[in-house]
Amino acid sequence: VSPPASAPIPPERLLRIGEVAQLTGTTPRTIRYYEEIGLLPEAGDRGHGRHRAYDEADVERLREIVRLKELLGLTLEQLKQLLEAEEARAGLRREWQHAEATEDRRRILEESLGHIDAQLALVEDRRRELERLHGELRDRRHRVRTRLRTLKAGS
Amino acid sequence: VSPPASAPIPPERLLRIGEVAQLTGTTPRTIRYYEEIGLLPEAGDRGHGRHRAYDEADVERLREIVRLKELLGLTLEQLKQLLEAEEARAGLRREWQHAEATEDRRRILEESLGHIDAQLALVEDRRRELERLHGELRDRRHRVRTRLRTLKAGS
DNA sequence: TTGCTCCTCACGTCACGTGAGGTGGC
DNA sequence: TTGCTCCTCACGTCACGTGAGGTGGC
Repeated sequence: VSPPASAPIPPERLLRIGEVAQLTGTTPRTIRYYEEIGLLPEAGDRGHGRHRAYDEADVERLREIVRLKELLGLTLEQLKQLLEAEEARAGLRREWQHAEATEDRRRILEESLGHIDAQLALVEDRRRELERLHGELRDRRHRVRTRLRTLKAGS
Repeated sequence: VSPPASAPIPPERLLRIGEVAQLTGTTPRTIRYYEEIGLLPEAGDRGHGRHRAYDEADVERLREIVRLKELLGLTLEQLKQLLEAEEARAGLRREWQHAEATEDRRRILEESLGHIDAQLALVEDRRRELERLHGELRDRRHRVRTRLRTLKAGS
């Protein structure tokens, strides 16, 4: 059976490691290193010396990793644990989609909630600190501008 | 001549490296390393093996370094250049306080302004990215909460 | 004087950068 | 077939962590 003509499956263009690096603002070396430590899955089943291949989902996953690392300052070990926990919950959710006891499903959802709230707390901490830095810089700019004006008025 | 009794000079309590580390959320090793690469001035003139001594101004300087490093993700080399440029301008400003041509003083002030604006741009970039991450996390939390409610309603 | 913190090497680690020499795929 | 990008070691680097062995100051 072929797929319905009304919904043509997009060609799912495969990307090479250099393209993925550009799209995510990283380098091939970084991507290989993340694979090496198990932060990214092994890209395509390939023999020794064969090229890695990626799709859009891989790019999205890497973008998320880079963002959490840079914005929240997490180590790769923390990132790994975070992603593994998320993966585990997603897996359980798929299994129990329509079948299991609502009690178990509720527990999973509540775990997710706690997890999201923990990340939100980190984000809000950072935001507060950034806000303070921003305020101080604005003050300094104001003082310098005032001195510039008095300088021009006095000349 | 002794200082006036009406304005007693505070004892300017000297701090040891461990205290400074605690106050700034770093470690003694980090502080020694920053001194080693020239990011911090050598703490007190001391012979080989003698203890380093710090004051409140040193603590403030280190706090600023840590903050810029963590919030903006700058390397120590970038921090060093940033602080050196700032130091140079402050030095010139002190020298020319009342004496030099207003043209020169204006140039220094305008350099400061450009510098502050560059830092502000970095801060606002980060803030925008943090805002996006925050929004996405809030959306995910909302979806999980909705599913929790429907779960409870259906049971 | 006894503890504690400090000192200086110096090797280890995390997260990659940077070649060296070689093979894969449009 | 020619380039280009990719491949796998493997050593280098940045920003510290972690002892080892020893001395300083309240």
